[in-house]
Amino acid sequence: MNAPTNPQSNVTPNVTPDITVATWNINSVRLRMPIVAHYLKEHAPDVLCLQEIKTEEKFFPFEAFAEAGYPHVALSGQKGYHGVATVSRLPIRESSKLDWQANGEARHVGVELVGRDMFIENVYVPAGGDVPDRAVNPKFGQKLDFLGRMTEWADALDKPTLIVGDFNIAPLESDVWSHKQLLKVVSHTPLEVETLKRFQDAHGWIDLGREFIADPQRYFSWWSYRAKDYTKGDRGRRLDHMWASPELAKQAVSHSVLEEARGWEKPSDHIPLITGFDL
Amino acid sequence: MNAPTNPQSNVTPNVTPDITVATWNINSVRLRMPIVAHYLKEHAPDVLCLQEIKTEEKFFPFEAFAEAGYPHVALSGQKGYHGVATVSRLPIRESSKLDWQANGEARHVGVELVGRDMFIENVYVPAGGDVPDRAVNPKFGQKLDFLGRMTEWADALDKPTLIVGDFNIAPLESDVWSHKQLLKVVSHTPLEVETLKRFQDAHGWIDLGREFIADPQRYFSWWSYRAKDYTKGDRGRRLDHMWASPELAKQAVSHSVLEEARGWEKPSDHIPLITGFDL
DNA sequence: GGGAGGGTCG
DNA sequence: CGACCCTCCC
Repeated sequence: MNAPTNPQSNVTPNVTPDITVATWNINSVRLRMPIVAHYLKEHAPDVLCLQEIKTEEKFFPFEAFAEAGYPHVALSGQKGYHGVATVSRLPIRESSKLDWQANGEARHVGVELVGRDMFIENVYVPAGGDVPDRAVNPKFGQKLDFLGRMTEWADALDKPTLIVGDFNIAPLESDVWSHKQLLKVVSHTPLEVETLKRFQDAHGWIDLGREFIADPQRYFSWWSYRAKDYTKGDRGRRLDHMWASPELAKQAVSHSVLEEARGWEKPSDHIPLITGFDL
Repeated sequence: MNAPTNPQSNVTPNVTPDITVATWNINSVRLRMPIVAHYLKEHAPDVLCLQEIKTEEKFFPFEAFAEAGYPHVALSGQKGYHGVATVSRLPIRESSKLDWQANGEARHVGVELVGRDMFIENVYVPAGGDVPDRAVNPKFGQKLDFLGRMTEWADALDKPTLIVGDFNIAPLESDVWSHKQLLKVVSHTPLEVETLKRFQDAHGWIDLGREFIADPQRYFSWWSYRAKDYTKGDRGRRLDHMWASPELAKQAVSHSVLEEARGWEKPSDHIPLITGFDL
């Protein structure tokens, strides 16, 4: 990738990339449509990958996205939980819907950008429950197994790919507000971090966020709803990621994170990230 | 009672009564507090009787009422359903909480206006379910039995009393948008109307609403939530009532119904009624 | 349609 | 805390 114009900053460098791709765990797309429309209007990514849409496909707000200029949609939805959608201003072709848990949950959709040599994989990794021990908490085991299947998939991957979404893991110490206090908290345990590293190494994924906002700079993408004021104590974590194949990563020219979105009206607990590419 | 200045109108005649009393089925007092405060500010009844407060007593918004100038409260609440509250600018003394069904439901509270010879009974009659046949719908039987116990109570009554609230019965043909289409609909069946008439005759209650807005004039107090626009077709019913003892009724000088409240922000499906008295 | 409640999830 | 689900009630 090209060097960012200002490595200390998390705002988009003053470049106009060919293509911009954003990711946002939206925590109910129907409830959040007003702020999504606002985001699209203000930031106009070419492609937006949403997680936790929490709706069946038949209730997805296709019309609102079309009106906002995003007529192209690939989605995997289910009732009430999970669900991912990739919406685009540019033509996309759905390339895969993978069920890495083989349990029917809607946690992935892959698209190809038509006429561009780029695949975009939109994923929502399981949260993993409360206790970081698969013997007492099956959900934690499922999370690790999900990453294991993703790793097998990545190992066989041979196309220029961008994988984005809510990985539900903050791998670096600087990805959390307190490394020490979160070592035994699901999302930042050494076992999760190692498991994610194996996934990364399987394809040589480049962590674009940390290319532009280098460790050990503060970089968070999520703040819990359980604090009345999310800014109080700034107890954030970087759970959302944008990772690219090595060759594609070289074409990334900008990356930014929209922290103000956490303070919008009826916000998601996650904020949007965006990366620009010169293809 | 004194003749209304304009019997065709449902607006308050130009009099300043000694005392005004209002009734409103509020369908959750906590959710509706903003419009209740607005109503109190604009119409300033001395006493307001609320039904369907839908809260336990410990969660009743005493403070908001005190700030609005209504520090005196008598209430009977329960979790989730039913519940009545009488709030007042003037001192009141709780005189009774009657359980006419003997099932523990909070459907009545009676107060005495301190220093005035007037009792105000606030009641929420059971809705009665869907099918107007006690053999197949026990709730319909409970509604009739509730009115039966009220009739026994009224028969023994010997104080100047105003009974107000949601009776869940529209007795007259002009109390519903279509007499014919509602004859078999719970709230307007002949059996309910007869049962309510027996209650009325037991004490000689005067239907103050119909003294001021005489039959067959249109007079509704409720419109279902199940129409997107309640004004479309005007499918209303008069389910809420203010009935006075014969001698007290002679002191009623005004009565009006606030239809605009059905169109307020997050409205109740019922609207408030108000009666003025010269004691 | 729209209150309430309770349960589950994160 | 705030999404979702469901049932109950009007």
